[in-house]
Amino acid sequence: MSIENIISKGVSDALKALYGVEAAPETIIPQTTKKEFEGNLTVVVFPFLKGSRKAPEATALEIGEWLKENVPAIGDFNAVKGFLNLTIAPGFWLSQLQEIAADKNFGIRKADENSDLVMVEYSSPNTNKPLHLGHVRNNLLGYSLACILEANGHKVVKTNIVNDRGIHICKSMLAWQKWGNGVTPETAGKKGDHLIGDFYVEFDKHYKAEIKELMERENMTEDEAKGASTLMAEAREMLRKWEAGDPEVRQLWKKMNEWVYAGFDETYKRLGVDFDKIYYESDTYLEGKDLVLGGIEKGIMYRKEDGSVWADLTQDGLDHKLLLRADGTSVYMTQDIGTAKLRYQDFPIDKMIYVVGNEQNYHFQVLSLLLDKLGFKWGKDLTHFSYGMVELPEGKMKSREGTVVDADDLIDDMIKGAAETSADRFADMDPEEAAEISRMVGLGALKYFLLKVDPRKNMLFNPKESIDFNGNTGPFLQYTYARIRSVIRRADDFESCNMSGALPNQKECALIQKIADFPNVVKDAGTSYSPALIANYAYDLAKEYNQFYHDYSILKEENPAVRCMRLHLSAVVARTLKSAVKLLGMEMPERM
RNA sequence: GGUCUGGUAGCUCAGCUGGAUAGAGCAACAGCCUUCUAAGCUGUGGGUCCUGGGUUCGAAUCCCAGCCGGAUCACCA
Repeated sequence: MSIENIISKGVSDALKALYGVEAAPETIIPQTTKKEFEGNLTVVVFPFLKGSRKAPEATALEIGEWLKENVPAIGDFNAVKGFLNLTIAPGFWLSQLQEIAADKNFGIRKADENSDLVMVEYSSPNTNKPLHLGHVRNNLLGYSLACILEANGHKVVKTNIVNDRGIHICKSMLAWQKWGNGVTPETAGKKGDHLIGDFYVEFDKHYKAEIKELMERENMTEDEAKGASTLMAEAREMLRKWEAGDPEVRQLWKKMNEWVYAGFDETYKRLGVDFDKIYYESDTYLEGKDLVLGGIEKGIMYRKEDGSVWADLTQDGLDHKLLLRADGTSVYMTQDIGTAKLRYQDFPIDKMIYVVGNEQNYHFQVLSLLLDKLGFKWGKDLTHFSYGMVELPEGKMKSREGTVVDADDLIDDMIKGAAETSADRFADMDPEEAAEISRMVGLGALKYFLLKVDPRKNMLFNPKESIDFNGNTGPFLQYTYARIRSVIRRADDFESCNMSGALPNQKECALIQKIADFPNVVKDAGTSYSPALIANYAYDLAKEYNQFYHDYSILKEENPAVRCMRLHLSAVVARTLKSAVKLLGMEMPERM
């Protein structure tokens, strides 16, 4: 039983014994004592005053006295106003430490047959440009979320829906045809996704020039010019051909998409994210139609005179939503409905989570409603894991204005930065190992940076200041880990030593308390879908350990039991940090 | 305009299921390596928790109103 539960139950019993008051243990939630006060856990007694009919402090003292008499884990107590501060007996903490040390999967639950199946969709790139920092946030959040859910005992399927068709793809294709001169990733010496991205930009450049010319020469308004653009007309024609299955267009499309996928795969691999199943919109975009048409019969959708199909959501406080155009073609929403259908055929999904930016909040509100109406059991409470944008000091990233932070460049920079800051220590190290450590540290800094902030909030990235390696950062956690591992390596009696009889001091008790809290944090992160909780916990733990490390000697401690206890305490901190950080997709180097 | 969302130190962020004197990091300044890795540790300065009301023994946290920012309300995805 956790110490919180012991206290909750104890206080509940105390209230009954002292005042004849019934209070369910679940309603009594002890909190960690503020560091200005003595104690480990604090119970606020204000809610009990009605039952005790005594002043706050007197009530606290009475309950404290009762607990000390009747609950062995309680070592001591003090009362400040209405706050009952409980000091847990060091012996209890020692046994906690021993338990945790023996539990290889501490804090991590495993799925079984009865676990529900959660599908997490994330990444969802377009195939017309390379991944940028915004995608990186998405990828890391999605991957981390999947890890956290797994650690909470869910079965998880990670999925990716690739947006591989549409006018934006045709723009890149057209530009490549016109101005590419047959260039390939090989001949250009460039990653395929970057090459395609260049042509997307190229299209936009020519298109803008055309619009400008039309406006000046023909004296058109901007809208008129856009309508008259031959480039855009060609792109649309290409899309039409694509939809008609034109072999030439399809072949070009296939070839260019292959280039992009090869590029994406490389980036995914470097980021350390993966998927169990990848869906392509080119396969799914026709799927939603049947369901939508079926919805007309069920009275969920209706058809306008021009033939377009709509859903009336005014009852639900929303608007009318288009689902099929007058010419019968699908829109984004229709595709998402189709994808949902396919997924449900492929997997017995209990719960669906979409990791998509908060700019699409409305879309998912509508999608949830529609799926529910169409009879998907997880439609109503699908989760849109809505995360905020990554902004630059100048504001939003805009691919058209070239202000995007490219994912590959950023990863390169981070690794290079890590290598530079560690150059001295790596002097007499095997270059391969040094490179591997730089990779872990550089990526660790990046991942932690993006995951430590509340996912829902917009966040700022300043390229000029880049990402720090000191302070509240990923490398700080990795460093703490590496330092502990180094100590353990030097202790040849680590496995055989005996810690019984050692009584942890105040600092050590606080550390054990912090470690013991890890399972709660994993649980909270799972229910609130927040990798940030894990990140912040890991930071607090590392911070607290570093203070301990600074103040006390481990290997030179003369009392063998205490020395052993400190070794294992350190080892457990290291392991817990590693487990925590693994849920963020970070790796821990054994030395750095 | 409707809906959603945010506003905490110079900057970046925690804290928000109500609890004690609101915390970290960065930046600035001052210290600590013949001692287990100084990517560390310690200290100093820095706050009308956007504003005003309300609920409460108690509000950064909950409610209402307002101010400011962002997103969205597409026959784009």
